[in-house]
Amino acid sequence: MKAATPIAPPARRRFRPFPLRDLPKTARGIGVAAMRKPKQPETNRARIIKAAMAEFAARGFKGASMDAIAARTRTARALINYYFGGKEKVYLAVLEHVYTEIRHAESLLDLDHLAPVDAIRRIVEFTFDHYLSNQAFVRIVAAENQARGRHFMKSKVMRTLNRPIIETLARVIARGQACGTFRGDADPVEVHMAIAALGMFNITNQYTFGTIFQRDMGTRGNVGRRREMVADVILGYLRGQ
Amino acid sequence: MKAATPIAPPARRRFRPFPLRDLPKTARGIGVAAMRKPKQPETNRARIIKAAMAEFAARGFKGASMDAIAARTRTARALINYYFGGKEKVYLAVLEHVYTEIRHAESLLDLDHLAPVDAIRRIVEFTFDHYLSNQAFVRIVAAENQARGRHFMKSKVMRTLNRPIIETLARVIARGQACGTFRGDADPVEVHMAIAALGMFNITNQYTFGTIFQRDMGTRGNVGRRREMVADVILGYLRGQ
DNA sequence: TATTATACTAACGATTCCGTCAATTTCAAC
DNA sequence: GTTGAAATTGACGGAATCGTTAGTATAATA
Repeated sequence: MKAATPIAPPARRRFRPFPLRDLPKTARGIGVAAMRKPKQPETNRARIIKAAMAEFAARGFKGASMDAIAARTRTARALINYYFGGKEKVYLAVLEHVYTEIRHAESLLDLDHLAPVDAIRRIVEFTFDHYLSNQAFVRIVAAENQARGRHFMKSKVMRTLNRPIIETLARVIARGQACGTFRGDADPVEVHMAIAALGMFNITNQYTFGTIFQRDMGTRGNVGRRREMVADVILGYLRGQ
Repeated sequence: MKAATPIAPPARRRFRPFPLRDLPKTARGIGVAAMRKPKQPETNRARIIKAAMAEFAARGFKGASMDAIAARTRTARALINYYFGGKEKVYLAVLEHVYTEIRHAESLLDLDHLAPVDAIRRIVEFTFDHYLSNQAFVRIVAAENQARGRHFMKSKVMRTLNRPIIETLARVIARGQACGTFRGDADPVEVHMAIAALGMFNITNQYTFGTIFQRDMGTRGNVGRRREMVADVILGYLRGQ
Protein backbone atom coordinates (compact mmCIF):
# COMPACT_ATOMS: atom_id res chain seq x y z
CA MET A 1 0.00 0.00 0.00
CA LYS A 2 2.88 2.29 0.55
CA ALA A 3 5.72 1.04 -1.62
CA ALA A 4 3.71 1.71 -4.76
CA THR A 5 4.04 5.51 -4.67
CA PRO A 6 7.43 6.20 -6.24
CA ILE A 7 7.81 9.94 -6.14
CA ALA A 8 4.99 12.36 -5.50
CA PRO A 9 4.48 14.56 -8.57
CA PRO A 10 6.52 17.70 -7.89
CA ALA A 11 3.44 19.90 -8.08
CA ARG A 12 5.57 22.87 -9.03
CA ARG A 13 2.84 24.79 -10.66
CA ARG A 14 4.47 27.21 -13.05
CA PHE A 15 7.91 27.57 -14.44
CA ARG A 16 10.46 30.01 -15.65
CA PRO A 17 12.89 28.44 -18.15
CA PHE A 18 15.97 29.81 -16.37
CA PRO A 19 16.76 31.23 -12.93
CA LEU A 20 16.41 34.98 -12.56
CA ARG A 21 19.80 35.39 -10.95
CA ASP A 22 21.48 34.39 -14.23
CA LEU A 23 20.29 37.63 -15.78
CA PRO A 24 22.19 40.90 -15.40
CA LYS A 25 20.79 43.27 -12.80
CA THR A 26 19.32 45.67 -15.28
CA ALA A 27 17.39 42.90 -16.97
CA ARG A 28 15.97 41.97 -13.57
CA GLY A 29 14.57 45.43 -13.09
CA ILE A 30 16.93 46.44 -10.32
CA GLY A 31 18.25 49.95 -10.42
CA VAL A 32 15.86 51.01 -13.13
CA ALA A 33 12.76 53.05 -12.34
CA ALA A 34 11.42 52.60 -8.82
CA MET A 35 9.03 54.86 -6.87
CA ARG A 36 5.84 52.90 -6.64
CA LYS A 37 3.45 53.31 -3.76
CA PRO A 38 3.62 50.43 -1.35
CA LYS A 39 0.61 48.34 -0.45
CA GLN A 40 -0.47 48.20 3.16
CA PRO A 41 0.84 45.06 4.77
CA GLU A 42 0.25 46.60 8.18
CA THR A 43 -2.72 44.42 8.92
CA ASN A 44 -0.69 41.31 8.17
CA ARG A 45 2.18 42.64 10.20
CA ALA A 46 -0.09 43.21 13.16
CA ARG A 47 -1.57 39.75 12.78
CA ILE A 48 1.88 38.24 12.83
CA ILE A 49 2.84 40.14 15.97
CA LYS A 50 -0.32 39.01 17.67
CA ALA A 51 0.17 35.39 16.69
CA ALA A 52 3.84 35.46 17.64
CA MET A 53 2.95 36.94 21.01
CA ALA A 54 0.67 34.02 21.78
CA GLU A 55 3.18 31.46 20.55
CA PHE A 56 6.17 32.91 22.40
CA ALA A 57 4.10 33.30 25.54
CA ALA A 58 3.02 29.68 25.37
CA ARG A 59 6.37 28.09 24.60
CA GLY A 60 9.21 30.54 25.18
CA PHE A 61 11.74 31.65 22.59
CA LYS A 62 13.32 28.32 21.77
CA GLY A 63 10.12 26.35 22.17
CA ALA A 64 8.12 28.57 19.84
CA SER A 65 7.92 27.40 16.26
CA MET A 66 7.91 29.68 13.26
CA ASP A 67 5.62 27.20 11.56
CA ALA A 68 3.18 27.44 14.45
CA ILE A 69 3.20 31.23 14.23
CA ALA A 70 2.61 31.02 10.50
CA ALA A 71 -0.24 28.58 11.07
CA ARG A 72 -1.86 31.01 13.51
CA THR A 73 -1.78 33.73 10.87
CA ARG A 74 -2.75 31.47 8.00
CA THR A 75 0.19 32.77 5.97
CA ALA A 76 3.50 31.22 4.97
CA ARG A 77 6.49 31.13 7.25
CA ALA A 78 8.55 32.77 4.54
CA LEU A 79 6.36 35.84 4.80
CA ILE A 80 7.28 36.31 8.42
CA ASN A 81 10.94 36.20 7.51
CA TYR A 82 10.21 38.57 4.65
CA TYR A 83 8.82 41.12 7.09
CA PHE A 84 11.01 40.65 10.13
CA GLY A 85 14.09 38.83 8.92
CA GLY A 86 14.18 35.87 11.26
CA LYS A 87 12.84 34.36 14.45
CA GLU A 88 14.88 36.54 16.76
CA LYS A 89 13.73 39.72 15.06
CA VAL A 90 10.11 38.65 15.45
CA TYR A 91 10.73 37.94 19.10
CA LEU A 92 12.30 41.35 19.62
CA ALA A 93 9.33 43.01 17.93
CA VAL A 94 7.00 41.15 20.27
CA LEU A 95 9.08 42.13 23.28
CA GLU A 96 9.00 45.78 22.34
CA HIS A 97 5.31 45.57 21.61
CA VAL A 98 4.22 44.18 24.95
CA TYR A 99 6.46 46.53 26.91
CA THR A 100 5.20 49.51 24.97
CA GLU A 101 1.67 48.40 25.76
CA ILE A 102 2.22 48.24 29.49
CA ARG A 103 4.11 51.52 29.50
CA HIS A 104 1.15 53.16 27.84
CA ALA A 105 -1.33 51.61 30.28
CA GLU A 106 0.78 52.74 33.21
CA SER A 107 0.96 56.26 31.88
CA LEU A 108 -2.82 56.57 32.11
CA LEU A 109 -2.77 56.19 35.87
CA ASP A 110 -3.61 59.54 37.42
CA LEU A 111 -3.93 59.30 41.17
CA ASP A 112 -2.99 62.72 42.43
CA HIS A 113 -6.54 63.27 43.63
CA LEU A 114 -6.58 60.15 45.83
CA ALA A 115 -5.33 59.79 49.39
CA PRO A 116 -2.02 57.89 49.50
CA VAL A 117 -3.54 54.71 50.92
CA ASP A 118 -6.30 54.65 48.33
CA ALA A 119 -3.84 55.45 45.58
CA ILE A 120 -1.63 52.52 46.53
CA ARG A 121 -4.64 50.24 46.59
CA ARG A 122 -5.52 51.47 43.15
CA ILE A 123 -2.02 50.88 41.79
CA VAL A 124 -1.96 47.35 43.15
CA GLU A 125 -5.35 46.56 41.68
CA PHE A 126 -4.36 48.01 38.35
CA THR A 127 -1.13 46.01 38.17
CA PHE A 128 -2.71 42.81 39.39
CA ASP A 129 -5.51 43.05 36.88
CA HIS A 130 -3.25 44.07 34.05
CA TYR A 131 -1.14 40.94 34.52
CA LEU A 132 -4.28 38.88 34.78
CA SER A 133 -5.75 40.10 31.53
CA ASN A 134 -2.41 40.27 29.72
CA GLN A 135 -0.91 36.95 30.72
CA ALA A 136 1.07 36.88 27.50
CA PHE A 137 3.11 39.82 28.78
CA VAL A 138 3.94 38.05 32.02
CA ARG A 139 4.86 34.83 30.25
CA ILE A 140 7.05 36.59 27.72
CA VAL A 141 8.90 38.39 30.49
CA ALA A 142 9.45 35.03 32.15
CA ALA A 143 10.67 33.56 28.87
CA GLU A 144 13.09 36.42 28.35
CA ASN A 145 14.49 35.91 31.82
CA GLN A 146 14.88 32.22 31.12
CA ALA A 147 17.10 33.34 28.24
CA ARG A 148 19.04 35.43 30.79
CA GLY A 149 17.89 38.62 29.11
CA ARG A 150 19.98 37.74 26.07
CA HIS A 151 17.67 39.44 23.55
CA PHE A 152 16.67 42.20 25.90
CA MET A 153 20.06 43.81 25.78
CA LYS A 154 20.26 43.66 22.01
CA SER A 155 17.40 46.13 21.68
CA LYS A 156 18.02 49.81 22.19
CA VAL A 157 14.29 50.31 22.56
CA MET A 158 14.23 48.00 25.54
CA ARG A 159 17.22 49.49 27.26
CA THR A 160 15.86 53.00 27.07
CA LEU A 161 12.27 52.15 27.98
CA ASN A 162 11.02 54.16 30.90
CA ARG A 163 8.26 52.82 33.11
CA PRO A 164 5.93 55.61 34.22
CA ILE A 165 4.64 53.47 37.09
CA ILE A 166 7.79 54.41 39.00
CA GLU A 167 7.10 58.12 38.78
CA THR A 168 3.50 57.56 39.78
CA LEU A 169 4.53 55.44 42.75
CA ALA A 170 7.20 57.91 43.78
CA ARG A 171 4.70 60.77 43.98
CA VAL A 172 2.21 58.74 45.99
CA ILE A 173 4.85 57.45 48.38
CA ALA A 174 6.24 60.95 48.88
CA ARG A 175 2.80 62.23 49.76
CA GLY A 176 2.27 59.38 52.18
CA GLN A 177 5.59 60.08 53.83
CA ALA A 178 4.83 63.78 54.06
CA CYS A 179 1.70 63.14 56.10
CA GLY A 180 3.45 60.48 58.20
CA THR A 181 1.38 57.57 56.95
CA PHE A 182 4.18 55.74 55.16
CA ARG A 183 7.59 54.69 56.41
CA GLY A 184 10.44 57.00 55.51
CA ASP A 185 12.74 54.46 53.89
CA ALA A 186 10.24 53.22 51.30
CA ASP A 187 11.75 53.11 47.82
CA PRO A 188 9.47 53.30 44.75
CA VAL A 189 11.43 50.74 42.76
CA GLU A 190 11.44 48.28 45.62
CA VAL A 191 7.74 48.74 46.22
CA HIS A 192 7.03 48.21 42.56
CA MET A 193 9.21 45.10 42.66
CA ALA A 194 7.06 43.70 45.45
CA ILE A 195 3.82 44.52 43.66
CA ALA A 196 5.08 42.99 40.43
CA ALA A 197 6.39 39.89 42.20
CA LEU A 198 3.07 39.17 43.89
CA GLY A 199 1.03 39.89 40.79
CA MET A 200 3.23 37.88 38.44
CA PHE A 201 3.46 34.92 40.76
CA ASN A 202 -0.30 34.57 40.46
CA ILE A 203 0.24 33.98 36.74
CA THR A 204 3.63 32.35 36.36
CA ASN A 205 3.36 29.81 39.17
CA GLN A 206 -0.31 28.98 38.93
CA TYR A 207 0.25 25.41 37.77
CA THR A 208 2.87 24.11 40.18
CA PHE A 209 1.67 26.10 43.17
CA GLY A 210 -1.95 25.36 42.44
CA THR A 211 -1.28 21.63 42.16
CA ILE A 212 0.83 21.29 45.28
CA PHE A 213 -1.30 23.41 47.56
CA GLN A 214 -4.66 22.70 45.97
CA ARG A 215 -5.32 26.35 45.37
CA ASP A 216 -6.99 27.94 42.42
CA MET A 217 -4.83 30.62 40.91
CA GLY A 218 -4.65 32.76 37.81
CA THR A 219 -8.14 33.69 36.74
CA ARG A 220 -9.79 30.92 38.72
CA GLY A 221 -10.83 30.83 42.34
CA ASN A 222 -11.24 33.86 44.55
CA VAL A 223 -9.38 36.41 42.47
CA GLY A 224 -10.75 39.31 44.50
CA ARG A 225 -9.38 37.99 47.75
CA ARG A 226 -5.93 37.41 46.30
CA ARG A 227 -5.87 40.89 44.83
CA GLU A 228 -6.94 42.41 48.13
CA MET A 229 -4.31 40.45 49.98
CA VAL A 230 -1.59 41.88 47.75
CA ALA A 231 -2.82 45.38 48.57
CA ASP A 232 -2.81 44.54 52.26
CA VAL A 233 0.71 43.22 52.01
CA ILE A 234 2.02 46.33 50.29
CA LEU A 235 0.18 48.69 52.60
CA GLY A 236 1.31 46.70 55.61
CA TYR A 237 4.88 47.32 54.55
CA LEU A 238 4.38 51.00 53.78
CA ARG A 239 2.64 51.70 57.07
CA GLY A 240 5.03 49.62 59.14
CA GLN A 241 7.96 50.77 61.29
CA MET B 1 40.07 19.70 -1.72
CA LYS B 2 36.70 18.42 -0.72
CA ALA B 3 35.23 16.56 -3.65
CA ALA B 4 38.01 14.02 -3.50
CA THR B 5 36.78 12.21 -0.38
CA PRO B 6 34.06 9.86 -1.62
CA ILE B 7 32.78 8.22 1.54
CA ALA B 8 34.46 8.53 4.89
CA PRO B 9 35.61 5.10 6.03
CA PRO B 10 32.78 3.80 8.22
CA ALA B 11 35.11 3.54 11.22
CA ARG B 12 32.92 0.80 12.64
CA ARG B 13 35.56 -0.73 14.73
CA ARG B 14 34.67 -4.38 15.11
CA PHE B 15 32.20 -6.62 13.47
CA ARG B 16 29.88 -9.50 14.10
CA PRO B 17 29.16 -11.50 10.92
CA PHE B 18 25.42 -11.47 11.52
CA PRO B 19 22.99 -9.45 13.66
CA LEU B 20 22.28 -10.81 17.12
CA ARG B 21 18.55 -10.55 16.71
CA ASP B 22 18.63 -13.29 14.05
CA LEU B 23 19.57 -15.83 16.70
CA PRO B 24 17.00 -17.60 18.87
CA LYS B 25 16.59 -16.17 22.35
CA THR B 26 18.42 -19.00 24.13
CA ALA B 27 21.45 -18.57 21.92
CA ARG B 28 21.45 -14.89 22.86
CA GLY B 29 21.70 -15.77 26.52
CA ILE B 30 18.26 -14.57 27.43
CA GLY B 31 16.34 -16.60 29.92
CA VAL B 32 19.35 -18.77 30.83
CA ALA B 33 21.15 -18.17 34.12
CA ALA B 34 20.78 -14.72 35.55
CA MET B 35 21.60 -13.60 39.08
CA ARG B 36 24.76 -11.65 38.74
CA LYS B 37 25.54 -8.83 41.08
CA PRO B 38 24.87 -5.52 39.47
CA LYS B 39 27.54 -2.89 39.16
CA GLN B 40 26.91 0.45 40.78
CA PRO B 41 25.74 2.89 38.16
CA GLU B 42 24.46 5.12 40.92
CA THR B 43 27.31 7.55 40.59
CA ASN B 44 26.66 7.90 36.89
CA ARG B 45 22.97 8.24 37.51
CA ALA B 46 23.57 10.99 40.00
CA ARG B 47 25.92 12.74 37.62
CA ILE B 48 23.28 12.63 34.92
CA ILE B 49 20.64 14.09 37.24
CA LYS B 50 22.99 16.86 38.24
CA ALA B 51 23.90 17.71 34.64
CA ALA B 52 20.29 17.53 33.53
CA MET B 53 19.29 19.85 36.37
CA ALA B 54 21.71 22.48 35.16
CA GLU B 55 20.68 22.10 31.54
CA PHE B 56 16.93 22.17 32.16
CA ALA B 57 17.34 25.12 34.50
CA ALA B 58 19.29 27.03 31.88
CA ARG B 59 17.08 26.31 28.89
CA GLY B 60 13.75 24.87 29.95
CA PHE B 61 12.32 21.55 28.87
CA LYS B 62 12.14 22.09 25.14
CA GLY B 63 15.27 24.19 25.00
CA ALA B 64 17.41 21.66 26.82
CA SER B 65 19.35 19.30 24.61
CA MET B 66 20.02 15.69 25.44
CA ASP B 67 23.36 16.05 23.72
CA ALA B 68 24.25 18.96 25.98
CA ILE B 69 23.35 16.91 29.04
CA ALA B 70 25.46 14.06 27.77
CA ALA B 71 28.34 16.44 27.12
CA ARG B 72 28.14 17.71 30.70
CA THR B 73 28.47 14.15 31.99
CA ARG B 74 31.06 13.11 29.44
CA THR B 75 29.01 10.04 28.54
CA ALA B 76 26.95 9.12 25.52
CA ARG B 77 23.39 10.30 25.02
CA ALA B 78 22.32 6.70 24.53
CA LEU B 79 23.32 5.95 28.10
CA ILE B 80 20.92 8.52 29.46
CA ASN B 81 18.11 6.90 27.53
CA TYR B 82 19.30 3.51 28.79
CA TYR B 83 18.86 4.68 32.36
CA PHE B 84 15.83 6.90 32.14
CA GLY B 85 14.08 6.01 28.92
CA GLY B 86 13.79 9.38 27.25
CA LYS B 87 14.04 13.14 27.71
CA GLU B 88 10.74 13.49 29.51
CA LYS B 89 11.64 10.80 32.04
CA VAL B 90 14.91 12.57 32.77
CA TYR B 91 13.03 15.81 33.26
CA LEU B 92 10.58 14.17 35.63
CA ALA B 93 13.44 12.69 37.63
CA VAL B 94 14.99 16.15 37.90
CA LEU B 95 11.67 17.64 38.95
CA GLU B 96 11.21 15.07 41.69
CA HIS B 97 14.80 15.51 42.77
CA VAL B 98 14.70 19.26 43.28
CA TYR B 99 11.34 19.16 45.04
CA THR B 100 12.50 16.38 47.32
CA GLU B 101 15.54 18.49 48.15
CA ILE B 102 13.55 21.54 49.15
CA ARG B 103 11.06 19.44 51.10
CA HIS B 104 13.95 18.00 53.07
CA ALA B 105 15.48 21.39 53.72
CA GLU B 106 12.12 22.76 54.86
CA SER B 107 11.63 19.84 57.22
CA LEU B 108 14.76 20.84 59.13
CA LEU B 109 13.24 24.15 60.18
CA ASP B 110 12.53 23.99 63.89
CA LEU B 111 11.26 27.29 65.19
CA ASP B 112 9.07 26.39 68.12
CA HIS B 113 11.53 28.01 70.50
CA LEU B 114 11.42 31.39 68.74
CA ALA B 115 8.95 34.21 69.24
CA PRO B 116 6.48 34.42 66.33
CA VAL B 117 8.02 37.55 64.83
CA ASP B 118 11.53 36.12 64.97
CA ALA B 119 10.31 32.81 63.59
CA ILE B 120 8.73 34.51 60.59
CA ARG B 121 11.90 36.45 59.98
CA ARG B 122 13.82 33.21 60.10
CA ILE B 123 11.47 31.48 57.63
CA VAL B 124 11.72 34.36 55.19
CA GLU B 125 15.49 34.40 55.39
CA PHE B 126 15.66 30.64 54.93
CA THR B 127 13.41 30.67 51.88
CA PHE B 128 15.08 33.68 50.32
CA ASP B 129 18.53 32.16 50.76
CA HIS B 130 17.46 28.74 49.62
CA TYR B 131 16.21 30.16 46.32
CA LEU B 132 19.37 32.20 46.03
CA SER B 133 21.70 29.25 46.45
CA ASN B 134 19.49 26.83 44.52
CA GLN B 135 18.60 28.92 41.52
CA ALA B 136 18.24 25.76 39.46
CA PHE B 137 15.19 24.88 41.53
CA VAL B 138 13.55 28.23 40.89
CA ARG B 139 14.30 28.10 37.19
CA ILE B 140 13.00 24.57 36.81
CA VAL B 141 9.78 25.52 38.56
CA ALA B 142 9.45 28.42 36.14
CA ALA B 143 10.11 26.12 33.20
CA GLU B 144 7.50 23.65 34.40
CA ASN B 145 4.97 26.44 34.67
CA GLN B 146 5.86 27.58 31.19
CA ALA B 147 4.82 24.08 30.13
CA ARG B 148 1.54 24.68 32.00
CA GLY B 149 2.45 21.97 34.51
CA ARG B 150 2.11 19.36 31.79
CA HIS B 151 4.74 17.02 33.22
CA PHE B 152 3.94 17.87 36.80
CA MET B 153 0.62 16.12 36.71
CA LYS B 154 2.06 13.00 35.11
CA SER B 155 4.08 12.23 38.21
CA LYS B 156 2.40 10.66 41.21
CA VAL B 157 5.37 11.67 43.31
CA MET B 158 4.76 15.32 42.51
CA ARG B 159 1.05 15.24 43.13
CA THR B 160 1.44 13.69 46.56
CA LEU B 161 4.42 15.79 47.66
CA ASN B 162 3.79 17.54 50.93
CA ARG B 163 5.60 20.74 51.77
CA PRO B 164 6.49 20.86 55.47
CA ILE B 165 6.94 24.63 55.30
CA ILE B 166 3.16 24.96 55.48
CA GLU B 167 2.93 23.10 58.76
CA THR B 168 5.79 25.12 60.15
CA LEU B 169 4.19 28.38 59.07
CA ALA B 170 0.81 27.32 60.39
CA ARG B 171 2.18 26.72 63.86
CA VAL B 172 4.04 30.01 63.96
CA ILE B 173 1.07 31.99 62.69
CA ALA B 174 -1.24 30.31 65.19
CA ARG B 175 1.09 31.27 68.01
CA GLY B 176 1.26 34.83 66.77
CA GLN B 177 -2.52 35.00 66.57
CA ALA B 178 -2.90 33.55 70.05
CA CYS B 179 -0.85 36.36 71.56
CA GLY B 180 -2.58 38.97 69.43
CA THR B 181 0.48 39.91 67.41
CA PHE B 182 -0.76 38.63 64.04
CA ARG B 183 -3.99 39.33 62.23
CA GLY B 184 -6.67 36.71 62.62
CA ASP B 185 -7.38 36.04 58.95
CA ALA B 186 -3.81 35.16 57.99
CA ASP B 187 -3.66 31.92 56.01
CA PRO B 188 -0.41 29.87 55.97
CA VAL B 189 -0.67 28.97 52.29
CA GLU B 190 -1.26 32.57 51.29
CA VAL B 191 1.62 33.78 53.44
CA HIS B 192 3.90 31.17 51.93
CA MET B 193 2.74 32.25 48.50
CA ALA B 194 3.81 35.81 49.25
CA ILE B 195 7.18 34.72 50.62
CA ALA B 196 7.80 32.48 47.63
CA ALA B 197 6.71 35.16 45.17
CA LEU B 198 9.08 37.76 46.58
CA GLY B 199 11.98 35.33 46.87
CA MET B 200 11.54 33.81 43.42
CA PHE B 201 11.12 37.18 41.73
CA ASN B 202 14.62 38.04 42.88
CA ILE B 203 15.85 35.10 40.80
CA THR B 204 13.46 34.75 37.90
CA ASN B 205 13.18 38.39 36.95
CA GLN B 206 16.69 39.53 37.68
CA TYR B 207 17.58 40.19 34.04
CA THR B 208 14.61 42.18 32.77
CA PHE B 209 13.91 44.00 36.01
CA GLY B 210 17.56 44.65 36.64
CA THR B 211 18.04 46.09 33.17
CA ILE B 212 14.97 48.33 33.16
CA PHE B 213 15.37 49.72 36.66
CA GLN B 214 19.15 49.60 36.86
CA ARG B 215 19.04 47.47 39.98
CA ASP B 216 21.32 44.64 40.89
CA MET B 217 19.38 41.52 41.66
CA GLY B 218 19.98 37.83 42.22
CA THR B 219 23.24 37.35 44.05
CA ARG B 220 24.55 40.79 43.17
CA GLY B 221 24.00 44.10 44.85
CA ASN B 222 22.66 44.55 48.37
CA VAL B 223 21.25 41.08 48.95
CA GLY B 224 20.88 41.67 52.66
CA ARG B 225 18.68 44.71 52.19
CA ARG B 226 16.40 42.92 49.74
CA ARG B 227 16.08 39.96 52.07
CA GLU B 228 15.27 42.22 54.99
CA MET B 229 12.69 44.07 52.95
CA VAL B 230 10.88 40.81 52.20
CA ALA B 231 10.72 40.05 55.91
CA ASP B 232 9.39 43.54 56.58
CA VAL B 233 6.75 43.10 53.90
CA ILE B 234 5.54 39.78 55.30
CA LEU B 235 5.58 41.00 58.90
CA GLY B 236 3.85 44.22 57.89
CA TYR B 237 1.01 42.13 56.53
CA LEU B 238 0.83 39.79 59.51
CA ARG B 239 0.82 42.61 62.05
CA GLY B 240 -1.58 44.76 60.07
CA GLN B 241 -5.32 45.31 60.64
C1' DT C 1 -3.15 48.49 -20.91
C1' DA C 2 1.74 47.71 -19.93
C1' DT C 3 5.00 47.82 -16.47
C1' DT C 4 7.23 46.91 -12.28
C1' DA C 5 7.89 47.20 -7.40
C1' DT C 6 5.82 45.00 -3.72
C1' DA C 7 3.46 41.11 -1.52
C1' DC C 8 3.48 36.46 -1.00
C1' DT C 9 4.55 31.28 -1.38
C1' DA C 10 6.28 26.30 -2.24
C1' DA C 11 10.08 23.87 -2.02
C1' DC C 12 15.16 23.10 -0.98
C1' DG C 13 19.10 22.34 1.83
C1' DA C 14 21.21 22.45 6.02
C1' DT C 15 21.02 21.78 11.03
C1' DT C 16 19.69 20.01 15.07
C1' DC C 17 17.80 16.83 17.86
C1' DC C 18 15.82 12.49 19.70
C1' DG C 19 15.12 7.42 20.28
C1' DT C 20 16.74 3.02 18.89
C1' DC C 21 19.71 -0.76 17.73
C1' DA C 22 23.51 -3.47 16.91
C1' DA C 23 27.66 -3.96 18.76
C1' DT C 24 31.48 -3.64 22.23
C1' DT C 25 33.39 -3.33 26.89
C1' DT C 26 33.46 -4.31 31.74
C1' DC C 27 33.31 -7.05 35.65
C1' DA C 28 31.48 -10.18 39.22
C1' DA C 29 30.64 -14.96 39.71
C1' DC C 30 31.98 -19.32 38.43
C1' DG D 1 40.60 -18.10 32.67
C1' DT D 2 35.46 -18.35 31.08
C1' DT D 3 31.19 -16.60 30.94
C1' DG D 4 27.23 -13.92 30.70
C1' DA D 5 24.60 -10.14 32.11
C1' DA D 6 24.93 -5.31 32.87
C1' DA D 7 27.03 -1.09 31.29
C1' DT D 8 28.25 1.72 27.56
C1' DT D 9 28.70 3.55 22.90
C1' DG D 10 28.76 4.85 17.66
C1' DA D 11 25.85 5.28 14.21
C1' DC D 12 21.28 5.17 11.74
C1' DG D 13 16.87 6.95 10.55
C1' DG D 14 13.44 10.06 11.05
C1' DA D 15 11.20 14.17 12.52
C1' DA D 16 11.20 19.02 13.39
C1' DT D 17 13.17 23.44 12.58
C1' DC D 18 14.92 27.49 10.22
C1' DG D 19 16.52 30.67 6.59
C1' DT D 20 16.81 31.11 1.74
C1' DT D 21 15.66 31.17 -2.93
C1' DA D 22 13.45 30.90 -7.12
C1' DG D 23 9.36 31.90 -8.59
C1' DT D 24 4.18 33.61 -8.86
C1' DA D 25 0.36 36.97 -7.81
C1' DT D 26 -1.19 41.67 -7.06
C1' DA D 27 -1.95 46.28 -7.70
C1' DA D 28 -0.38 51.02 -8.23
C1' DT D 29 1.40 53.98 -11.55
C1' DA D 30 2.37 55.71 -16.22
